[in-house]
Amino acid sequence: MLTENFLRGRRRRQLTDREKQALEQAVARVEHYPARRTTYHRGELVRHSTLLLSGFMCRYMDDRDGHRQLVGYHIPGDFIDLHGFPLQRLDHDMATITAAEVAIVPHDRLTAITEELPHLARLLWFSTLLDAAIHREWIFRVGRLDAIGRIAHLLCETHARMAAIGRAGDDGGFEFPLTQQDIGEACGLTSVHVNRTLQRLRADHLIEIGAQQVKILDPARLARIGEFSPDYLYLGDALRTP
Amino acid sequence: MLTENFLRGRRRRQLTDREKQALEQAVARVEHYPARRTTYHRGELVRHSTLLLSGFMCRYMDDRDGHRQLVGYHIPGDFIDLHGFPLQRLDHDMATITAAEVAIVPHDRLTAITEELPHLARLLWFSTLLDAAIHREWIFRVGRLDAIGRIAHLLCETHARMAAIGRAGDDGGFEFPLTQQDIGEACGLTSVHVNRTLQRLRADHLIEIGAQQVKILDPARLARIGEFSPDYLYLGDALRTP
DNA sequence: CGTGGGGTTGACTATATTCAAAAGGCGTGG
DNA sequence: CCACGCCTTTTGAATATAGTCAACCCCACG
Repeated sequence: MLTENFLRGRRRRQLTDREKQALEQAVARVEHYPARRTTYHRGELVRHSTLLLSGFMCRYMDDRDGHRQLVGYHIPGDFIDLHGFPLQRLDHDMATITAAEVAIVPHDRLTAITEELPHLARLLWFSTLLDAAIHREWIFRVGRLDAIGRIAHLLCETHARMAAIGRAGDDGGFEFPLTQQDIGEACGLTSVHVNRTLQRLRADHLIEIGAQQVKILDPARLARIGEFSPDYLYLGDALRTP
Repeated sequence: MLTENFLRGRRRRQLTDREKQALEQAVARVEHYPARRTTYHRGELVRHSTLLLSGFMCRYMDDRDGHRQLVGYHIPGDFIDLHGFPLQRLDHDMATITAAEVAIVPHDRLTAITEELPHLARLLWFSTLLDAAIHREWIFRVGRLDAIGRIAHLLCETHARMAAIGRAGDDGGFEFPLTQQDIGEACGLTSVHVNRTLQRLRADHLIEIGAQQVKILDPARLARIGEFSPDYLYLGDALRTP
């Protein structure tokens, strides 16, 4: 089932069998991308959207000097560039972090869905607004938190999203393939400062990090440092405790 | 015409007469809010959305100490909390900056639109994704730019959006009711630092600011400082030069 | 076994914050 | 009409946080 992780774990957002089937049939093909490959360049005309099946991807914008700012981070189940369906062109680039597998959904099939299955259309709309809610939280993160708070927040968010798709262990561990450079690009920090801040988080026994893995040792304290509350992820009740 | 500014100035986003009429009829009533009033608190159930007719509003999130981060700034024509339609609850607060007039659109009428007028529904969807694109740009702004760049970017964006609804003069002047405290809350800076940074912008003959008004004296140079390119606003061709 | 990317460290610098106080502006009520 | 109070803007000095630059280590991989 290609779409098994789409909106998985979200509150009251179940798809009917008919809708699952329609979405499944809207998939034209599956593509594989290698790690660290830019898959979309800003401004290109978009004719299809991609549902991330496996692997990790991000969206980013480069500044004049080529310094990168991540504006989104995606895990399996995310309908990554569904924004391109109403927008036609995107304002940012997209790239893989790890090797990734994506389902390609042509826009004409999405148009058909908006005409024939309005409830499913509203769910697709919902999923794009979930991204918007995450964007707002990222603005808050880089605008109001200091380095340790920003990184704590990113880790809490990622853990909550991974848990929603059943990819976080009971021990607080989950796959996390971002380099310190990537973390810096997501949080508006240099990799040097990320390094020093991670050392503080480790020294305080809040996290273990390394080898593409993170383990959150003290979720409550980490959430407090990152001022993290998972409301904005619109998770199911079982998943909402921080 | 209550909806005259909705999607005004956007590229290829014209509403048909039938759609305009449907939107107009979806308005249940018009409400007036005083300045500096919080009109929505995070987490509340939303049963209607509001189209801003006149005045200026913002969305914000407070941190633990009550320090505020603006995550959005709204001018007339913005369908402010349309996000609440698919989301049902919002993750942030909304407030007026100035006195404001809003059109109230109940959600059941929006549901009807998604069922009867799929093209209009896609335009509504589009308008929420425009917000998302602006969110991404704000992440970039606070994540990658320094103080002078952030403020320059905010002013360029506001000018472009005001121009799209015919509210910017040929001389680069437009209404701008944010205090220096507000600017700081939008840019992740303290009001003290905003003050000093505005003085630099003034001293460099880039802007005039004061009395609820801004005039951009050197648009090209200001855009360069703020690394501003208006692509993400999806404006009509006439409005896209920086 | 060499190469390169990611991680780590140190010294120095730049940018923005904090705290405190004063000056300016505007509306309200006496 | 003026005084008052409050909010906004401005200024200064001291401090904190994060960036810069440069070097080195380590391990995985070819």
